[in-house]
Amino acid sequence: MPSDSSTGRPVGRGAKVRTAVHAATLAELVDKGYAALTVENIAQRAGVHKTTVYRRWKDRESLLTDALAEHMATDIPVPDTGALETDLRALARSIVQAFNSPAGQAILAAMFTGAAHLPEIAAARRHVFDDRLARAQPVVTRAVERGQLPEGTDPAELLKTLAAPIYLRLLITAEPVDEATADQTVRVTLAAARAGALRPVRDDPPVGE
Amino acid sequence: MPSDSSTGRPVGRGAKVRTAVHAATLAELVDKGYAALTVENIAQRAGVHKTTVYRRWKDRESLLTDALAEHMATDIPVPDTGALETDLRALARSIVQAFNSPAGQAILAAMFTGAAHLPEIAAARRHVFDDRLARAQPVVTRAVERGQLPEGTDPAELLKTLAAPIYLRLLITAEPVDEATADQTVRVTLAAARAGALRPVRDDPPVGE
Amino acid sequence: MPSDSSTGRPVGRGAKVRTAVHAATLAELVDKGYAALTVENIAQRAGVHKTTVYRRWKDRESLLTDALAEHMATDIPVPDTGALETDLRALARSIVQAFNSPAGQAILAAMFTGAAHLPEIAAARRHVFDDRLARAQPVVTRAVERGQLPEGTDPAELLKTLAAPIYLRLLITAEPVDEATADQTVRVTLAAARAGALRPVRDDPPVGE
Amino acid sequence: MPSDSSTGRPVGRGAKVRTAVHAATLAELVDKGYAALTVENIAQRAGVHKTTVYRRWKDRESLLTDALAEHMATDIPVPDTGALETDLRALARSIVQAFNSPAGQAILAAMFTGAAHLPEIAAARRHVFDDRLARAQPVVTRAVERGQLPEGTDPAELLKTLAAPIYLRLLITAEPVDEATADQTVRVTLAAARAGALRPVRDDPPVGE
DNA sequence: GATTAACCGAGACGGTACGTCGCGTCTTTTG
DNA sequence: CAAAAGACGCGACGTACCGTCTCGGTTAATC
Repeated sequence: MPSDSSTGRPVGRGAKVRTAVHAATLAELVDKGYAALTVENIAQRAGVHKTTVYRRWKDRESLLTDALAEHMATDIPVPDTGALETDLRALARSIVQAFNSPAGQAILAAMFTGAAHLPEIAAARRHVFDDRLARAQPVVTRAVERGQLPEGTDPAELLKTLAAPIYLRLLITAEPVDEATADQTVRVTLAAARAGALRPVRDDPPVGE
Repeated sequence: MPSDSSTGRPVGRGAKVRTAVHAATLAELVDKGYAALTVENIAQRAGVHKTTVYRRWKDRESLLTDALAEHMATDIPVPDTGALETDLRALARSIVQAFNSPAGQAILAAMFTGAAHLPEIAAARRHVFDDRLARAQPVVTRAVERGQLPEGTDPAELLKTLAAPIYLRLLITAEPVDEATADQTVRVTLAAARAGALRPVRDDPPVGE
Repeated sequence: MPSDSSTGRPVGRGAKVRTAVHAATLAELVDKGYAALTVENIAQRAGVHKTTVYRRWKDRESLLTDALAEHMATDIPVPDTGALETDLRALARSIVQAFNSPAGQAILAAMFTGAAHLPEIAAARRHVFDDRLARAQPVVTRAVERGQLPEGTDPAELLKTLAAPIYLRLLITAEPVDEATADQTVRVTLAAARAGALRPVRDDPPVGE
Repeated sequence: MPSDSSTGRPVGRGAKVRTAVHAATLAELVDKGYAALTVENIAQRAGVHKTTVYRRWKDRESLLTDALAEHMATDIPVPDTGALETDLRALARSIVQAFNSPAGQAILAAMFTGAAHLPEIAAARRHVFDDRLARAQPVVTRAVERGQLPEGTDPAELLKTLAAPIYLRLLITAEPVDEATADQTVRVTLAAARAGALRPVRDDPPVGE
């Protein structure tokens, strides 16, 4: 007796189709890249007819957005090791790992380059990023409470400082990123934070002091 | 005696077409965005026939790549104020300014999102970035020589640390960037550099030396 | 249960399109001539989109071939009046009539001049001619049986002799052809046949035997 | 139409170009066929630039027409053996021979099918045919004078009757034509002529009586 | 257990843009 | 001055993929 866990009503095969098409979408994305993404190909790969896809998704873009959103919805646990440095290392490495698999590469390419021009993709991108940012903030606030960071350190600012160099390499310089990259950005971030450079900007706090 | 360095022969009109089409390409990009970029529209805007465009550029992509490359080839002077902090501020602000005009926005979108999947665009992106990086390195090396930064500070690493948060905001969080953003990233970078966090990573260099 | 003999499945609309495009093709041919035959125009005239035409026919040429073949497939009844002369007259006149309407002129031009360089058109041309030839042969064989023609008269040869002067005028001298022309070629053919000139060529059959 | 062998003035290389292009045109016609006839190809084959061709000929069509006309201008001698039958045989065979070489085939195709839709080609075709017809008429008139043919036999009619079956085979049935074909059409024509079937049509001269 | 409504497979279609080919014109440079 | 060289406007070609639209035929929940 097929049934959908959420609505419970007359679903049945609907969920199966949805899953299959999502999977096929990501698979095609990984295999052939964003540019060669075709509704017809996706449908065929999912063992489904093109019209069926259009019955459920308005657009190729909607489909892609949906598939990526579903994929990104996996929870990444926020570390809590007690020590700021190891927490940050864990965070930085989780970013690196997320994009180091072939699939991760393809998704990166799709979300940040290929389909980036789509408003929904942009929104999803921002949303995912903001969400992770919000969930990781305790790592910083705990450290402040522990006295490991200066009072007033801005958690969001710190976490962006942490993540920024990794994304720079992923999206622009196309250098390989690995754990050493992650560790290096931790060093920088920690140094800056400890020096109080990540407190909200006040009017000209003299730096060399 | 007009002469074209590439083809060598009968220029004059050829160069004019090239310029007009480049301008039209960027104009269309700014007006309508990457997704709505059409060879026919570009040609029409340039007062030129479609086939003429195809005579000079293999592809819509080639054309775009070429136009963007040409556009990015403008030399941005490397500051040399004598003080590291003001130099870095100038550098950071130049990035911010480059992408804060409507045109800059469009070009950013094209280079980093819309057309990012094209190998040539990716290459151009890397090339432009690397080039600026290389030309800005003296800012850092001079500072090291002046004793304003620790011996062994890695110029490229420092400059990436400087640029990364700006690009993060431009490409991912879509926060507005302004001069305050630029100044903030300077603060962070300086703090990290002064703390020695931007020297090449060695295996745990013993402190007492 | 509508069904198409060729594709077999979901016809109805398909057949309508096919008919409309065929008609439009011939109409354009008649109106503007072979040289000005455009797929886009044909499609528009048929109330159909260009791509739809290309979905069913590989080529402009395939379309034309097909349309002409369909058009020529109309059965022309073979006369059987009992008298050879009237039979031949009917045959000759049917050729004349077939090409004396404006439409006939256009089709003639297309089949024998404009599109004649296409192998399929050539084949169709031959096929149509051969077919008519074959179906008309009884006219001759009956006459032989009746004793109205010498034993051994070659039907194909006779019919070609009948048709040839008409086609010569249609295709080369561009003289007008009318019923008088038809009647004249009948006279010639009959005279030759009765004189035994349309028996297979043997090596000099001695007369007195 | 800058200069002509008739005006004789500042010709020089002009004539050479004209010849070379004519030759190249026919060569291309023979090699690749009418459909693949390109001004650029012809020019290249003639060792001449495209614009030079257009300087001398208005059109691709003009060029082709001109080249064919020049080619067809070769005088074919009208036979005069004293006997009608041998004269006709010679005439018929000369037609067969003219189109039995590969070059003849190509020219046939161009004049009668490929380019037949061009008014000038059509005119040239008619002209050439009429010209030959006119020049061959003495063969018939002499025979009438000699009493070898009935008084009043129409020379043009007779000669068309002679030629028609050959052209039918060349242009429609695509049967091979050879000397036997020529001889056969002579037999038919002679038989008809001797039976008086090639006198101008009067009102119903009873045939078989 | 039959009915019926939702969904799916199949495939043609209108439509937009692509990139290509050949024509005939024009301008500039060379001999 | 004519020819070489080559870009250009132009019109049509044939292709790819988009998203839409019937049609039948299943399938599964409801009466």
